[in-house]
Amino acid sequence: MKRKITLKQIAKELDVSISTVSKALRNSPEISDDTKQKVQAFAKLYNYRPNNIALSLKNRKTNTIGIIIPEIVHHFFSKVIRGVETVANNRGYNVIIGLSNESFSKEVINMEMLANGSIDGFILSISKETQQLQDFHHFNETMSQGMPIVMFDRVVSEINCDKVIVDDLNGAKNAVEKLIQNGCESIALITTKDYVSVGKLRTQGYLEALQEHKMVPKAQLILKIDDTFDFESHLDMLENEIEQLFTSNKDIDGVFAVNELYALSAMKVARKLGLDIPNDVQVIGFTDGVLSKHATPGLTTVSQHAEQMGERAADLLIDKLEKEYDTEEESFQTIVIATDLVERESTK
Amino acid sequence: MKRKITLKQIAKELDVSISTVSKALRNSPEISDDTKQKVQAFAKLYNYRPNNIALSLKNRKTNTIGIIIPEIVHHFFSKVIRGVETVANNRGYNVIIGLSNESFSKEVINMEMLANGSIDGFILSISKETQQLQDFHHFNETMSQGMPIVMFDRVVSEINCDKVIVDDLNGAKNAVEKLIQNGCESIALITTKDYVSVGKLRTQGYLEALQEHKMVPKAQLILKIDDTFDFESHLDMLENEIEQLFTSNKDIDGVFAVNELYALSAMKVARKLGLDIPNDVQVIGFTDGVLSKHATPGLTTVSQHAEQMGERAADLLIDKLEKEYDTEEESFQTIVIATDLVERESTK
DNA sequence: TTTTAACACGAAAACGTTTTCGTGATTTTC
DNA sequence: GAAAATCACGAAAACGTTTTCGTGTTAAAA
Repeated sequence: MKRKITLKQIAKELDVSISTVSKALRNSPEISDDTKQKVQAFAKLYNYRPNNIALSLKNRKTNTIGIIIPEIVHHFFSKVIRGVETVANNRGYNVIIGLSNESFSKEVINMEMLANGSIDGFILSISKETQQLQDFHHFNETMSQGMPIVMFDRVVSEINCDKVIVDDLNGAKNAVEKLIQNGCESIALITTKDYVSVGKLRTQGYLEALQEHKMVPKAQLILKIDDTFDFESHLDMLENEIEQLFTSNKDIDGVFAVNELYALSAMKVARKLGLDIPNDVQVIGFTDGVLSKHATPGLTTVSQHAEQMGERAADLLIDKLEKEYDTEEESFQTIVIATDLVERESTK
Repeated sequence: MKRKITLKQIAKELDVSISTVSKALRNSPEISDDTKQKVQAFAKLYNYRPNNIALSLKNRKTNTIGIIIPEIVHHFFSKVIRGVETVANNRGYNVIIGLSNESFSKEVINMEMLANGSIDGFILSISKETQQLQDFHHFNETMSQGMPIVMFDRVVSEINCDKVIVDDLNGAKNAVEKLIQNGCESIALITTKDYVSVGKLRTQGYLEALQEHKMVPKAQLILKIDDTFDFESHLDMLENEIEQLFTSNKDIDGVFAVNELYALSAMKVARKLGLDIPNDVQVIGFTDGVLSKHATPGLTTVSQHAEQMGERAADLLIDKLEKEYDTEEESFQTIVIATDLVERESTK
């Protein structure tokens, strides 16, 4: 169990100074060819690699970016990570992850841990609890220490930083318009409580689509789910709520749901009530995840291009990290990723 | 944009030495109460936190563990990461991820990058390509440098290290026995080519179950899929193969598939051929992912307890990292995680 | 009053790099 | 043959910590 070899050891072994070894390995013209060859051969033999930590300390740059997300067992977030990872690795960066588990305090603690030198910048999506509490001091503190932040998907207007967001409003609007064009006249919306920014925007898209087609939104067609519950383990509660929606509104012929799970549950409930999809009810969801694709019937859904979001976020962050100090005035941009409607069998 | 404050700056500001500041903050008895209070108050005011990189360099310990997995957009691996993350954070470690994308060279490069000081040890699952190539030198090299490795799920017997594996054989066996008990007499197997270690073991479990019940395995009932294709984007090819299996074996009344996707595809094809699930054909899959739960009918499946695997792996690694040097002789253990059969509507 | 002990603090090394600057030896130039 | 230039290398600082070992000052013991 030999330790990794260091410059010092090579220097000692070859009876030269540490500086000489370092320079020889970096092919400095200061060093004679003789010495270079000797050193390089030795280094290769012992498989020398510079110690990253020492480099980070010296350069005050870790070449690592930190991702903070609310949850990793989630198709959307995994895809974003993958996008970040691709770009980061191509540009010579590592990725370190922290999970907030939708908790404010875990988000804060995780950020504090990573901010103490471990990383050069953050890519993050805000936890639900943070969105509720509206406490954003940790973001401001991090940024005031010169550590850039890029937010994605769940962003917050109070913080001035680079952002990558989905065009939730238009994504939802297009989906609902599709239902209208397909002949739906009584379109239900299954969404979340308003503090979830994306839920709010998608709700707004639903309303705008109706208005533009002179349709009057009815309150009893809008179901706002309290998603602080973990519905993965309480599916029945979710389904009960949806069943109530259907039974008290027999005329529903279209459903727009703000995520996959709600959409799938709606399909399940509809089938249970003897309704055929898509002939009696057409359904569109949000997020083109694995559930939509493999559902039966396949779920028509709004694709967010999660991987692309990760890529853009990573590029944004690394650009900022590597930008020279020439322009001192900070400028932040918000990238809006357009959505696509992926049509499957749950619509006509 | 002020930089993070350092000991040196505090020392200068308070006109004491760096050593004094350091000791004061760690409550050393060497320092007078007066000075301690002064220093601690100042540090708190400026929100001082020790620089992790400097600590890592000094202690030759990063308190970070590296995970290398083939793919992150995958329910099983995400769950493992979550398990690792939970334990790691509780025990004061960070988690850094690398994706091999099922590629040998990316696995090697990723490991080399992280091994140069960034992390204290690895938790990994081997890429398919590595399994095919049977080239494991990078694992040996890493370990010979004193960096411990814990492998999970896709392990390899040639390497001596801690391992956490699923009891694939018995998981599969139990599943097939369930089908037999439920009255199935012609049970098909949908599996992968043999170089995927877990596929091989699950196939073996299938065979053993049949043998123990005096049933003769028939070659034409076993479908070995070449999973170097990305079936997420070529679902139709997969479904064609399965359809052939059904049409040339009209008597199939049970299907055991070694993953969720194969199982779902089998259900889809069966339904298309007019077969009722579970009355005409019963289906069991492997991996209790999101697909099984939300499929219609719900898929009976073998649960691997991915999160628990991650937790055990993390504990194993950190135990090794923190073990005193007392017992010099290395000892490695293999933890076998038992599976559960989660019964849903795809079986009687 | 002298010796010893306790106290409170600082200097310096170490972790592994890179880089600036200096310097002795050789070579070139006039 | 003296001055200048080139060459090849080493010493040391710096990044931010922690920790060991001194050391000067004061208080207690003789």
